Amino acid sequence: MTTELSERQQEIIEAAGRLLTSSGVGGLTIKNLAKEMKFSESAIYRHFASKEEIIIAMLTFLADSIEQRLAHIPGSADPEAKFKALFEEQFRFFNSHPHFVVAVFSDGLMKETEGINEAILKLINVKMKYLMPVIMEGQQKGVFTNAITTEELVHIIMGTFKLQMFKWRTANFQFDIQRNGENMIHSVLTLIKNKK
Amino acid sequence: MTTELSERQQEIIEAAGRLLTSSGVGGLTIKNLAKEMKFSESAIYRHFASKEEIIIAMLTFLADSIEQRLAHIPGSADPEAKFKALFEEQFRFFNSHPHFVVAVFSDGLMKETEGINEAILKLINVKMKYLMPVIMEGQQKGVFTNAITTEELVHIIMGTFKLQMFKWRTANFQFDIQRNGENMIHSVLTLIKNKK
DNA sequence: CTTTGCAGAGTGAATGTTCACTTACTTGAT
DNA sequence: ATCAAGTAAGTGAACATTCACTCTGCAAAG
Repeated sequence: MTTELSERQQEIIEAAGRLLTSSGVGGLTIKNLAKEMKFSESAIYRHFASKEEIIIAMLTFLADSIEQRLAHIPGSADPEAKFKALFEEQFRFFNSHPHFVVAVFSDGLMKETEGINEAILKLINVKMKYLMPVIMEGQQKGVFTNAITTEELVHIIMGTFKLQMFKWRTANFQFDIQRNGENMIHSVLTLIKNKK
Repeated sequence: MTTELSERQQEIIEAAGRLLTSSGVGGLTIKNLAKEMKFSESAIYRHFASKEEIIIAMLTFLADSIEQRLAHIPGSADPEAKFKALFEEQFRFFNSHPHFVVAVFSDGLMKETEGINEAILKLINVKMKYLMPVIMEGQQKGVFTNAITTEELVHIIMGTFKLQMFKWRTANFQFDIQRNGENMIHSVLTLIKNKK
């Protein structure tokens, strides 16, 4: 359900992303959004019915972008290579769209409404959809450990990733997330790989 | 710096915790706090100078409580036992004070001020202060893996813990955190322990 | 080719609500 | 009589949203 977005709508959700980066959740107001767009507050409502719709559009756009990128990771490679590619792709994405990191945590983005929670859930599921089978395949082929379940492995990996993003964000995006991410991938792999 | 809190002040920060649980960051308003206390809004200000002070008091109280509990984990036991005790204690604490889980994420609790950030930092450091040496000792004694650095191990462990808490909270505290926590501890230990 | 009319995209001013916080007053216990 | 702890009734600021309106480009009708 990739809802079509007009040019202006795209500009607005990009501006919203920039605001999130520069001034956090509290900075994402219609007033600031209008200022960022260099037009009046009321003009926003020519393009979106409500602030909620803007946030949902942003989250949906984010999910679609990530999905699109993850979708064409070759299915032929071995699990370890796929694992690496999966996370490298994500670190690359957030490196070029740092504002969306705030949305990843997206806790208290707004008074949590039905629609927003749904959009967040979709976002999490996109990641799961691609990570889960890679881990399972790796376990079946004996390259990843079978000492704990797939779910437990995924939990640990996702937690590690989320914390990495959290640190990057609270450090105001000052360090190189692709380099640090590379290290994270390496240490996680070291931990979950079966010893030869 | 365990600032003395009056009885009323304690009641207020507990009410604040309850509000956080039931209605999230956005629900923590002076109006709601007053209603929860069966008070007028202005009465709050007899006990705290500002909302910021309430939040700081809450975070400080939280840090102190955790510190107190973690402090008397026997230093004699082996690293694995200490690791277990450390997390069991935390799961036990949050099980009896579920409202404070929200504060663990403590992101966007309020327009981030100097004092609040400081209190959050202190909270993170309490955990670090007790976890770090346990991991290091375990590595030195060869019971935990040396394949990756202490920092990387701690990162993975903390990320896993945080995500566990996040899941508990978004599940509205419906599942048994002590039981699930036990499983989490077990699978993390399985992963980080050296094979015999 | 000009006129008519309409739609898309903008405006400033105002709406009602909620927020943290203040002021002036009251009460009951020591 | 003092004073800690309460109250009612406000304040101004910020918020999302709505209102009546203007401007501009375009397409059909005369």
